[in-house]
Amino acid sequence: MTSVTVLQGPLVDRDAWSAVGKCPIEKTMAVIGTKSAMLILREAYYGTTRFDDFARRVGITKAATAARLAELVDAGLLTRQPYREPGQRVRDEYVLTPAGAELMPVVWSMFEWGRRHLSNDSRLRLTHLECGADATVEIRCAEGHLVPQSELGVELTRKGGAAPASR
Amino acid sequence: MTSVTVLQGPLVDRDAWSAVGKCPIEKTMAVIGTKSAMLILREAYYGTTRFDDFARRVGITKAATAARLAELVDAGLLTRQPYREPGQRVRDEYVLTPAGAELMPVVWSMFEWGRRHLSNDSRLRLTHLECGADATVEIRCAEGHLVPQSELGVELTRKGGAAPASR
DNA sequence: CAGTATCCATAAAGATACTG
DNA sequence: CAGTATCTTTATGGATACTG
Repeated sequence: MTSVTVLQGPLVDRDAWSAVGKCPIEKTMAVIGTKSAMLILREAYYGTTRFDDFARRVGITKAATAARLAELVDAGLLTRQPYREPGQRVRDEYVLTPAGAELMPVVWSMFEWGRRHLSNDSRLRLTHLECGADATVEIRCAEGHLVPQSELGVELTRKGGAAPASR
Repeated sequence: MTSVTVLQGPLVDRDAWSAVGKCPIEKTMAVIGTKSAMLILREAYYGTTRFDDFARRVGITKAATAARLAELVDAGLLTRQPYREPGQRVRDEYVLTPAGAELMPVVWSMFEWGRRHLSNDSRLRLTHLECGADATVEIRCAEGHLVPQSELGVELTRKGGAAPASR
């Protein structure tokens, strides 16, 4: 049987989200939830910083590039840094902020999943440059255990013992 | 030997993607790149399996729910499993396949990032149910090292010593 | 090189009503 | 409960032309 049921216990009062407001996943998707935003982020991880390079390598129009870059700057994932090529006017390049860099696990876990499930070629590898070993995105707890899906829980703690008020 | 294009710091022969075809990230985004698809996946991780529950908890219309569920089933992330409530006709419920469960790092790393950067409340925690410790999504190599962004490389190996043909 | 401005096509999703 | 059927709005993004 190929089906898997996850989260037997992780419970969570599912209708408590309304009290929490939009969940973090939803908020994150509002920032990087478009194809072009994700690919621009990928490019930034590859070291791309210039407008035209983003447009060409991602394969989108300049209009889309401008829109997406502006949103990512607004969201604090990229910042504009002035630079000047000799003989040229001052321009901006787009460099990752720490917050932007912290999204790497999102993009690389997509990379890994896509490579494993959607690609027939396995010529691409993530590696740890220091030791040369393969790198992977994984879920691990503070005790150092690798956490399989079935053992992953989500807790919704109520602030300082306030009344639950759940219906 | 298998020739390799590494991203130093991050970097790759950026125009080598054309030889590879669409990158795995792009392909993955084609499957789960919409807001509703991602949230439906989140719901599946919480244990939701029924049509109406998906629609209500994700907060989207039934039309969107039907479209997204069908796509996720097509893509092999969910399967339909017949079930029957006493006195009712047979219906299908949507359960995660192993491939669907393997996307957890994508969703949970969004969760973590959103909670850290976009939420003011920190009432939500990922935990390892077996030991109770906090769980996080991280990038680690086969040697067990935690891999910071600066030490993460992507290799593009060419198949079996064929001519590189790189321009 | 780094954009802006228009116009147009498609995709995603809400609202609402109806069905077995 | 589990959908289908319309209709409409908004988001996304392509094509193309123009600008400093």
